[in-house]
Amino acid sequence: MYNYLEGLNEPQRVAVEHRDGPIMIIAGAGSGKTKVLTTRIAHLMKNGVDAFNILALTFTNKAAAEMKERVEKALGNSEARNLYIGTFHSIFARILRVEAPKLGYPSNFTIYDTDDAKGVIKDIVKQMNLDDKHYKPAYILNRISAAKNGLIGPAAYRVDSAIQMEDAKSQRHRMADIYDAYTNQCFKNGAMDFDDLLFKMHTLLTTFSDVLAKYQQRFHYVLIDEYQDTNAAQYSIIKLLGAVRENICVVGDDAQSIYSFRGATVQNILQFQDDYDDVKVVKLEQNYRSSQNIINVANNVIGNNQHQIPKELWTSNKEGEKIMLARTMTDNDEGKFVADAIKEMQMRNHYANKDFAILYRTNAQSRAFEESLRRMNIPYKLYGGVSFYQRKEVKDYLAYLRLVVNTRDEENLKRIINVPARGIGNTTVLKYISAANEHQRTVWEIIENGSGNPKVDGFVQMIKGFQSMLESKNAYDVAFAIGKYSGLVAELYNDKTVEGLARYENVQELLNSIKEFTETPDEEGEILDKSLGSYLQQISLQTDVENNKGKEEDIDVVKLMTIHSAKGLEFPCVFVVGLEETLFPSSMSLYDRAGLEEERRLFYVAITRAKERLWVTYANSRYRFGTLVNNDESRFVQEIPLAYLDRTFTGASNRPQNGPAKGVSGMLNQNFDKVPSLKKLADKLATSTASQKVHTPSADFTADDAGDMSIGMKVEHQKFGFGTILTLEGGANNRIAGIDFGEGHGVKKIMLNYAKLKIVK
DNA sequence: GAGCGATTAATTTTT
DNA sequence: TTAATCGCTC
Repeated sequence: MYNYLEGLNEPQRVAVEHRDGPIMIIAGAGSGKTKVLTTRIAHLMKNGVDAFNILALTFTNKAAAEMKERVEKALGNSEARNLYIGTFHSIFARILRVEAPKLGYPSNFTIYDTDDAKGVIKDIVKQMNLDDKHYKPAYILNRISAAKNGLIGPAAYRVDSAIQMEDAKSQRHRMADIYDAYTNQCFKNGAMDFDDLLFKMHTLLTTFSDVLAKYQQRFHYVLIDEYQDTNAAQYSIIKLLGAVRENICVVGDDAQSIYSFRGATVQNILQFQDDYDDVKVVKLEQNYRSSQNIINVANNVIGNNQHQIPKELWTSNKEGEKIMLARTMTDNDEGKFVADAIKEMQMRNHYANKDFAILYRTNAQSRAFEESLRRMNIPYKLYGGVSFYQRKEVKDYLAYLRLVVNTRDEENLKRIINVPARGIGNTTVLKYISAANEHQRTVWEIIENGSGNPKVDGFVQMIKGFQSMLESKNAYDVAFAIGKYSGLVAELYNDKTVEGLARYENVQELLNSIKEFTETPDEEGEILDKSLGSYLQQISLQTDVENNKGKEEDIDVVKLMTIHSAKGLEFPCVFVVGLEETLFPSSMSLYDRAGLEEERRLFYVAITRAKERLWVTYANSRYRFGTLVNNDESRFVQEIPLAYLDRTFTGASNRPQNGPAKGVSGMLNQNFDKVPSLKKLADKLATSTASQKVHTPSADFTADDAGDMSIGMKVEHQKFGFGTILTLEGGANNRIAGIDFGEGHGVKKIMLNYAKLKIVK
C-alpha cells in the first residue's frame, strides 16, 4: 500500500480531509475529480467509517465501477466491496427491490426501458382512440418523464396550471389522462420505468418514515458525483437521506451541465450553499489533462456563457499543438478527412488507434466515419447506438425471462405469446385484454386457469413449467430451458440466412452473459442471489453489454461516440465533428439562451476531452433525409480565438476530388467514391433472400472486372452461388446482367457496377 | 393469420 | 437514406 494522500494538490487535499458536514467540490474538467472522490472515500474508511455506511451515487455504471476499483486500490484491501457505490438508478432499484411490496409492487418488478414504456403508451393512445400522429409515444414519454423527474405525479399533473397551459397550447388535452392510464398500466404490470426508480424511491421515503429512518441510519456519508446533472427527484432524495447527519459531499462542474433534457437543473449545484449551513466549498481549477492551448480555447468558449460559477481553469502542462480546423464539402468528405488524419498521425507520431476519439452531436453522424475507417482498415468501436439488449431477438428472449419472473407484465406477455408463431393471433390476444380490463384482472389471471383455447392453454402450461424452476434453479438453467422448450432457440438455429446466423449468435451471447452472471461470485455483504429475477434486475440498468467486458482500455481501437457519452473520458487526440449551425448547436436549442448555453457547455465538454491534439471539423453540406442540405459554420467555431487555430490545415475540399493522390493518406483514399454503396447493396440482397440458403463463397473468391463479362458466361456470386449470365443490358456505366442461379434463387438482375462476381473458368 | 410490397415518417443528447 | 408501419393478398 502507498500513502494515498501523496500527490494531492492543496484544494484536493482539503476536499479529501474534510470530515463532517456538507461540502461542495467544484471540479473543473480534468482537475482530478474522481481521484478526490475515491481518495476521500478511502480516507473516511481509513479513519474508522465502515464501508457499509458510505453511499456514493454516480450517473453511469462505468463511473461507478471505476470508483470502486480505485478505492480498492487506494485501500489495498477488499473492504471497498461493501460500499454502496452505483448509479442512482441501480442503487434505488436495489433498495426498491426490498421495499417494493410496501408500494404494492412485487419485489420482482420489471424495469421498463424506453422502448417498453413507449409500447405501453402506444397501446393507451390507441385504446383512447387518439391520433398517434399527434400523440406521439416519444413525445408523451418525454412529457411524463419530465413530470416524474420534477416529482409531479398524475394527480398533481392534472392541476398544475403551467403544465395544463402547455398541453392546451399544443392541443394535447388528454395528456393528464394518458399519464394517469400509463401509471395505472405500469402498476398493473408490476413494472417501473427508469424514472419510476427515482420517483418511487422518493415516494417510499416520504410515505414511510420508518423506511426513511432506516436508510438515514445506514448511510452516514453520502457522496454525489456529477451533481450538476441531478434533477429535482434526485435532489430531493439526497436531501432526505442526508437530513440527519448532513454529511453530504457533492462534486460537480456547472460548466459541464449537459443533461437538462433529462430534467437536470444546474440550480441544484448553484444553490447548494443555500441548502445547508456552513457549506465547505472547494474549487479544483488546476487541469492535469490537457495542453495549454486546449485549456485556453476551452476557457474562451465557455466565457461566452452568462451564467456560471466563477472559476478559471489553468494548467502547467506544455503549450502543445494548435487546434486544427478543417472544412470539407460533404459529410462523407468529413469522414474521409478524419480517417486520413488518423492514418497520418499514426505514421508520423506513432499514435495507437486507441489514442483517437471521434465525438459528434448526434448518433446519426457516425455513419460517414464508420465507412471511411472501415475503408482504411482502421479498427474502431462505436459506443452507444442500438444496444445489444435492444435487438429484436434479444428482447424477445428477455421478454420470456421477464414474463416468467413477473406474469403480471402484460407487455412481455403480448410480445411473446406468439413467438415463435404458435397460431395465437392478435384478435385472440385482444379478446383476453378486454376481458382483463373488464374484470380488473391481469391478462395472465384471465388465461392461467384455462382459456378455452388449447393453443393458449399450452402456452400457459409452458410458462408455468418455467416458473416452477425459478426457486430451485439458477438464472442460466432457467433461461436455457426457456430457450429450448419455447422453440425460440430452435427457430433461430434453423434460420441459416446471414441475419439469422447473427441473431442466433446474439442469443448465444445473451446466454453466455447469463452464465457468466451465475458463475461470478457475489460480493461480500450481498445476498447470494443467482436467480433469474436478480439477473434481470441487473441488466435492465445496463445500457451496453460490452461495457462490462474486461478492460476496454486495452482494446486498440478508435472510439466513436456522442459528446454526451464522452463525458468523464479523455483521449490524446480528439476530433470534434459536425460543427455546423442547426447541427451543433442543434436546431432544437437555438430558440432560447438556456438551450444555446447548454450546447456551448457541450462543446466545452468535447474540447476538454482532448489531452494533446484537437481537431474541429465541419462540412458545407450533408445528407439529411436523403437530400443534401447546406449548413453554415457553427457559431462555436468563431469562438475559438485565431491565435490558437491552425486554419492552414486543409480538409478534403481543397484536394482535387479524383485527381492524383497527395501523400500517404491520399493513396489509401483512392477508390472511395465507388465503394460506399457496396455494403448497402449487399444488405439489400441479403434481405431479399432472407428465406433462402446462403452460399459460401469459394476460398479463392475474387471479384473479376465487369467489363470482361458476356452472355453465356458462368459466374460465382458471394451469396447466390453459381449461375449463368443470360442477358446484359444498360450502358457502359450501368450494366445490368440477368443471371440464372438455378433453383432456390432463380434469375436475378445484378448490377455489375456494384456486385462482386467471379468468372468461373 | 402470415407474408410481402408500398408508403411514410424521422434525427438531439440517455440512465 | 433508412426503419417502421400500413394494407393488401393468399
